[in-house]
Amino acid sequence: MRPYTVGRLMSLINRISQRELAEKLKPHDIGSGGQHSYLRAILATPGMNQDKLTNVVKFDKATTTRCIRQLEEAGYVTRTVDEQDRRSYRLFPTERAISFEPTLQAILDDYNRLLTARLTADEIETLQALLQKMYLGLDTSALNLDE
Amino acid sequence: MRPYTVGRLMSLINRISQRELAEKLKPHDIGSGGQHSYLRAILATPGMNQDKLTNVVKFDKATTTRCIRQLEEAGYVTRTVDEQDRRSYRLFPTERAISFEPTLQAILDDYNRLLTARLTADEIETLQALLQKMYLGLDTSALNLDE
DNA sequence: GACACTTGGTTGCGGGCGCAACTAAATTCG
DNA sequence: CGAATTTAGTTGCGCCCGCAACCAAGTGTC
Repeated sequence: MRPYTVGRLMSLINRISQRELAEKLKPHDIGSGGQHSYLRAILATPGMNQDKLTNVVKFDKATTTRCIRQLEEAGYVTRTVDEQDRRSYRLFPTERAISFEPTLQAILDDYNRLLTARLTADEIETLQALLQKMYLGLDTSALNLDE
Repeated sequence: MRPYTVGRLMSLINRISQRELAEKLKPHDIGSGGQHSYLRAILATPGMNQDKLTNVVKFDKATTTRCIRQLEEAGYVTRTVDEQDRRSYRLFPTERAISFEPTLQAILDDYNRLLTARLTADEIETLQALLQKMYLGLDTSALNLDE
């Protein structure tokens, strides 16, 4: 029973668990990838433009365009041209998004609980701290963790 | 500076780091996804069929078909019909694969080292143990960890 | 031995995502 | 001011991957 490397484990866990999360989000018309990250970010700080948002969620700006479009089509987000800078769009949650927020939070909490079901509270804390450290080592632009 | 959840961290770390691994593998004609997992598995236990392999690497069997085809085209793997069961193919590493193995191992080691660059040896061990626990909690069919 | 059932593998389809090239609005600088 | 540069966002392209439907070879069961 040879243990996997850290990289392999992360990849495995991620791939398998993300699918379960996707299934829980699908009934709410939210796609399987980072879409929920975008929605949460917009709920947390309404009025951002896509560029800011891209930095927050750490995807590509092309991905942002597509995810936002889907969230818009699903009725979660509205885009209004920023009159101060007519290139950019300010993003706001709709009524649907606002009333959906608790459910979304519950789903994500559930997901994290499922993920760490076998760990004690202490272990989760340790794990989180270690992952955070890893993450900081990886992304040199990760100095603002205020999503 | 609000800390991320475990799920979010894993997703972030994975996405960002996998891209770096992909870049290191690309010069060797190995695709960005799980292709290297397949190659390693075939090197470790030559002669498996695709079904077994699928279970080992934990992808979908369709993905297996495609990854193996690419590895075959890149000259790393040969497929021979199993005369005992003419539906299945037995997979073997080529000369190229065998002579590439140390390099592959070095790349993967590098990758893991980069990933955990900020952690002490003890911390890595802890992390690995915790991830392993998570993984076992997730995948009920993960009883044979003998990739 | 013919029929249903299972099993190994392939293909079609669709979603997710990053990179690079592009458009249009803003900014800089002579 | 007008030309060059930067910046917000979009689109085209290609890779990765899972699901479901499919095909062909093997395994029953009668």
